[in-house]
Amino acid sequence: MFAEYGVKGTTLQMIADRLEVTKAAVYYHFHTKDEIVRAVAQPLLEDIARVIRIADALPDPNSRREVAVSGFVELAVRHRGLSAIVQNDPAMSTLAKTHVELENAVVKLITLLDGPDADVAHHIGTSMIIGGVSGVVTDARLLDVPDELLHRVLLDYAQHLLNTPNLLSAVVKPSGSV
Amino acid sequence: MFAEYGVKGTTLQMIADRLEVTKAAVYYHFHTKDEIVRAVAQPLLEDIARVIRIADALPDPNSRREVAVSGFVELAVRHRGLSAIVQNDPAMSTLAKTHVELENAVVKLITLLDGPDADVAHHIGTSMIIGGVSGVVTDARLLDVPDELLHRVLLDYAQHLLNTPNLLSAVVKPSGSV
DNA sequence: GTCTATATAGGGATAGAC
DNA sequence: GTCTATCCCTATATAGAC
Repeated sequence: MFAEYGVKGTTLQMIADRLEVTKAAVYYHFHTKDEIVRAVAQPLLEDIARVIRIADALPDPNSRREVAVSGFVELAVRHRGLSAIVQNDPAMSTLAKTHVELENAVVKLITLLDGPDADVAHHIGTSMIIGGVSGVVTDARLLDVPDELLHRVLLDYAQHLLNTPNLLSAVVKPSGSV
Repeated sequence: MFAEYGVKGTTLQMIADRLEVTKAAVYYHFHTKDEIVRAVAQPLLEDIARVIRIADALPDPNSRREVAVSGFVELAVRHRGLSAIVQNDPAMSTLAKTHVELENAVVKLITLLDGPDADVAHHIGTSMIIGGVSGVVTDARLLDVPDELLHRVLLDYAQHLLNTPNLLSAVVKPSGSV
């Protein structure tokens, strides 16, 4: 429901109705709406933390990046709709301000995706991958595309974008600057 | 403000405060909040319509697709923050249900981006481009990247994604089915 | 064209019975 | 653990004076 209507657009009444209980019943389990948002987002955040842990354990910076990309695609597909919330919903940014661990996890993941010695060109590439993958994974038209197929295609795309740094550098840097 | 806080998260009070007038003054110019949203989105929608018109005038289907992609990148960069609203804000989907011309324009643009004889593979590619471009264009980290640079890099990326249909077909179709 | 004041509805959250 | 009932606040929107 958060993915479909947005966090703000999803009222406790709607949640209660969907569960066929009253608002008060919902409030027995969660004391605030924020708690519900965090509970919903938690599995994704845990997976992000897992990917970061795995990537960080690697000695080679470039391997770290590859693992991060692969891991990101994997968790985006696994959580489908959820990715868009964390990525796009303004309520999530608000939540990130008061919950540092959330903010840190996302920043860390982005840093890994940027790779070592990242310049503006890499930032754009990373942003393209994150936005593209999030977009695909939550596209209503692609709801019935099997996870496994989506995963393979996205991984291929992402790696494809990664493996063309020349393209980026050539465009970003003035000719002659190497 | 819609881009930063979401449509639902932006109250008329916030808008009035920003304009340094009262809520009632805002209501003199716009009778409903929806009207404001539509007024804000209109320049982008007009540009979408323009791109569709230009593309539709071309005889060759593949040229239509190229123009659509190029036009999409162009308008995404020109409107920056706005793209994300139209693309991601749930309030926009709600608005699209009651305003057919909006829905139609978006569907038409997506169809052009898909290209002729589009299969699932093309749909994923289109989705990746739309999501990726929208993501880049609204990335807070990239706010100070000049429009012109962003435009060139994104166009390069998008065309790059378009020109690798073999990659997609190879993954999607079982080997041997050509 | 902008203001003050207010109507009306809905949303988050709590109290207390069962 | 769930309910009814209610509080408080905020949001959209309107009325009517200036």
